[in-house]
Amino acid sequence: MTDIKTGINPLFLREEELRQGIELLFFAYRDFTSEPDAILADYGFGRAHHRVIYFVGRNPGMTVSELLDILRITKQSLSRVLGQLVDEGFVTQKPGIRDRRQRLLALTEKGIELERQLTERQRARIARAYREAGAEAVEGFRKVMLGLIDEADRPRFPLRQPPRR
Amino acid sequence: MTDIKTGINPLFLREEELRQGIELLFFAYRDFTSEPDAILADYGFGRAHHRVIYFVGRNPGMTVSELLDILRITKQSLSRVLGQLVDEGFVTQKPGIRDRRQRLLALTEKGIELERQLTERQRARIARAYREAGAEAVEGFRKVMLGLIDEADRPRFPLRQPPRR
DNA sequence: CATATATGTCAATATGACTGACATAAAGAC
DNA sequence: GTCTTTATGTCAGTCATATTGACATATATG
Repeated sequence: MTDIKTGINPLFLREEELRQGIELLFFAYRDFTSEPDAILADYGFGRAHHRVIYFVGRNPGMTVSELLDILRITKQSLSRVLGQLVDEGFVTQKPGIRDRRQRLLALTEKGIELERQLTERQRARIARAYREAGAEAVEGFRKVMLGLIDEADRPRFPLRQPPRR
Repeated sequence: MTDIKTGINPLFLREEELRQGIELLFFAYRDFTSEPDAILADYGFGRAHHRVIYFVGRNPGMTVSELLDILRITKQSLSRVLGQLVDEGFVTQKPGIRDRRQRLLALTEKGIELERQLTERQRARIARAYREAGAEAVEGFRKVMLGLIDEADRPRFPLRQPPRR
């Protein structure tokens, strides 16, 4: 049970290592969302609005179904949040061309501006962490994070192809 | 704007890299919490109960203030969740010896069992991701995650504190 | 034409968060 | 020994976000 050389129980180390992983996720996510949350409060919005704005901004022209699939909430839950964003002029809906039942979602100028403002803080936080940790650590971070995601969802990455020049 | 050799805009790459970081956090956290959430539903509990059970289990004898400081919620919010857990016999409270105003928190046997059941899934998920990514990647993951946490909170790691009182 | 799909909506409910005000017991300061 | 602060709890009201279930509408597809 106890390593003769180090006097340390290797199973305990492993347990401790895994619990640190759990805690890193909790604290990183807690702090990662706290800055945008404060900005959203000024607009009377919550985190759910941020998620919608983020993914619509990231994927202009996406359908409601695609958004539901990413967020993993019910359409009734999405409905109110999305409705507010449309009513207040942050998001537009237009019928699909191939399939006119679809409502293709996109950000308005106002929506783009809010998205920029919200994501800026998170981008800055990640940029700082990446810079301080170094390129090699970033590679490791990506590998582990990808491994934490359900296998079925992994092909989603990268979410978007860089435009060709 | 465009690199002559690669034909790729380096600013775009950086933007893309940062957005992937944002998304990795979102998806990893979403999937990381989904399994325990399903178990909690059987008990009529939510994610807030899990957080309390986790941190009390991790830090037996902790005070209510310490827990509030970790969770960053109001005492009124904690009150109901903690009260339920005490009422239903998952958590015990006993007065501090040095300071009898304190209610030192700990898990009962039943609480330990539920904590084990909940955390097991998350531990397994992390163990799998660590194993697949390799030791070096894990080091990088830890560095980046720590960098994402507010500087003031970082001394919290590693979390295990010397037993007080 | 019949069925399936994409989306929306109404209603009821639950969880978990908030602010603000007030209460109590105990500790610490003077 | 009083005075003040701290640790905790509680009451009351509110809000954001999620749920399930049922039903509606428009459009696509076989």
